[in-house]
Amino acid sequence: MSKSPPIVDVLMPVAVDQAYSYRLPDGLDVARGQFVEAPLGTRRATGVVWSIGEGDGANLKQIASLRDIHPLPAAVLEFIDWVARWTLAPRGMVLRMAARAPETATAPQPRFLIEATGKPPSRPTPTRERVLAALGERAMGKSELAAAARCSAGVIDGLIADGALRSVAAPLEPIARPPDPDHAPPRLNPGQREAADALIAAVDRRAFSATLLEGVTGSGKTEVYFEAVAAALRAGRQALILLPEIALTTQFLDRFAQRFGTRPAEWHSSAPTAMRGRLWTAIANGEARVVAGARSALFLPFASLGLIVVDEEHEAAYKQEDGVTYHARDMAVVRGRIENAAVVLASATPSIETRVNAEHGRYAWLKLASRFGARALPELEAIDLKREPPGRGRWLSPRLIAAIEEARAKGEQSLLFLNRRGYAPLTLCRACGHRFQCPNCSAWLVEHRFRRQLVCHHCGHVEGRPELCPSCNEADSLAACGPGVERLAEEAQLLFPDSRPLVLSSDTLGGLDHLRHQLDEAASGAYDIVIGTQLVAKGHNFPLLTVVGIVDSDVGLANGDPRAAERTFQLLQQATGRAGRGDRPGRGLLQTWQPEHPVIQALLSGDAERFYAQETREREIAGLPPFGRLASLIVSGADRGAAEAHARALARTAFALPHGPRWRVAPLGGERRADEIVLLGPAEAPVAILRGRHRFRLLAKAPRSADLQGFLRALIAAAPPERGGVRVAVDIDPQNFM
DNA sequence: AGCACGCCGACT
DNA sequence: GTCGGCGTGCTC
Repeated sequence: MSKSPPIVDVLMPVAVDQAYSYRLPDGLDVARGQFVEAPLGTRRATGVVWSIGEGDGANLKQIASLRDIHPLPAAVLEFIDWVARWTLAPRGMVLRMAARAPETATAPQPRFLIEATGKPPSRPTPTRERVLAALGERAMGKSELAAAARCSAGVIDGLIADGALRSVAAPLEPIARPPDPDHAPPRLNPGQREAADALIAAVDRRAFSATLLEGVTGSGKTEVYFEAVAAALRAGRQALILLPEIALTTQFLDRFAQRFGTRPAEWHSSAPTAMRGRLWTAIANGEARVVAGARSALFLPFASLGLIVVDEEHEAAYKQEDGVTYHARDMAVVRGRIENAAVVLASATPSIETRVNAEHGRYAWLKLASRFGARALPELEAIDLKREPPGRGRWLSPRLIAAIEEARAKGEQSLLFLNRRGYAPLTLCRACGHRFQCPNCSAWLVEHRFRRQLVCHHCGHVEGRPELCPSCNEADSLAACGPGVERLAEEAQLLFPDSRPLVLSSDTLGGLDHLRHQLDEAASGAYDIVIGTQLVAKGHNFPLLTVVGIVDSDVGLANGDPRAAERTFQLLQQATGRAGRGDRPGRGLLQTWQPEHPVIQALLSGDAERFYAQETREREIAGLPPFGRLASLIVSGADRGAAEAHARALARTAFALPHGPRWRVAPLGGERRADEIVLLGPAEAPVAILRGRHRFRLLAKAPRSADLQGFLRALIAAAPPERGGVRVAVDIDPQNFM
């Protein structure tokens, strides 16, 4: 009895949810997770074997070949399925995130080194002698050698052609050195020891667990979770440390190196593709033991993952907003469950979601009380801008200026924090009132004076700043309204002519390396006034810093964003936490128009519990996360009418939908049951026009018991097809309401 | 996401 | 008469 030929289901990295079936040619053998090349339409594509079955595959196309890529572990396949079901993204697009690095990786190019053959050159010249002398018995790079011998590369090429030198491929450097858990064990205080032991026990259990590790800035969270990393290493398992976007600072990497003797492998989307390919493989075969990376590292093919740390778990940067929208913190917990790994969520200011999970016992909760080295928290004071206003066209109040002056006199640093890039967030004409607006988005253009440009921070649209008003042709009538970090630097320079202000923001020219370098320089005290956007609030230590000025504490308090208060609280807490981390006490000054606001009051009182309790209660009453669940449907289109019409059609469809097994839609008006999904809208999305597309938003608010995804799937299936350039994007757990 | 097919405007 | 714009639909 002959067996039926195998039929292989292959998931392709395209915007399709289903895997495609192919016939397996004789002589090929595949397993789940194997990367294969197969015909797809008119082209060939690399996909991943999702399942293997049997049957008559006569009318199917054939797998073309196997690819020499380490297979995806079963846990990653399961994770991809899970993320796709949760986010409603096509599985193929989720696979794409996991498979792009190895698929596009180029073979690593070995470095070629020059060495002497021992054969003397047939025609010795002074320059040639110099090259041979500089080289000696060693092997070195060509350009390095040319520089050492003060000659051009041509001379070396000549010697190679002559047979006196030869070029040899240097063995590849190991991609990741193994960290040593016993390299430099830390001295922990009793509180840290207790927390570390709890985390070590969680890792050693080799079962899923989730733990909130909460501790104020400087309480030594990192040292504590490093012990969990050490436990994973000792158990022969791997560890993943997720960090918010830009926070892969040299400071963090060096701290890791001090503890473990070597830096962790860094997973970075901007790393060269060959390097990424090698690291991907090293992670898959278990050679790379500890990986630090941004949210995309969550999709790496760990061979044996024992620990996931999500550092600064409250950070908004963990939410991916375009393409597959997912929250890396929540997906980290899912991955941990699949891998039977311990998950540690670390933060000084945890998200409400995580705190409630800890309060309800879904997560374990470790609190680090004292600030490391018994340093005091900074002394906080509010500056009421109604009573102590800055000068006309200025943004720093007299009390803040005096504090900076005082710090400078003592050779200490000040940090001015303002979450606005550029020079001014709005430019208008004093003569006719014309305001510069982005042609593609409903947003003001932000002036960047150093670059002499007006920039849209939503779509990247750039235009030159004109001399005349484009609307009324008046000269010298354009006025910059409001401050950005560049403008603060200008003011600081005016106030303190002999100072060295440094502006740090994510659009600083020169890229990530330059930014890291500037952060390091700032930390070493090379600048006496540091002016920055939120990236300076993220986990960088400034030992000489004693004064932190929050230029506008009110940003984000006044709008309709349900998370605004929480985010502002976290940001201000973190920014003021930068002060006084050395052996000097710090001082935090909060400029505000509403000193009586609960967020400001909670900050000043140092009573975070009070803030959390109040905010949690408000969420519970409103049925907002984590007490209920949210999803938004963004309907966008170049044609405003078409987009709005489709959004309305979606709403009508939803209300006409018969209820599903685990969900029902609340009818418009009338009685509302506690287990019903409430659909709001459509309304213009907070950013009504983005990249030239009009946007409308529907918001679905569901009780925890309801199957929100099931409802959304049914809705999209029943809705009229998307045509006329109209698109619907689903965002589960939206974070951004602006 | 690619890529082809299709149906409408301005050009060698 | 064709080149090419991008809207629509399909990929085992």
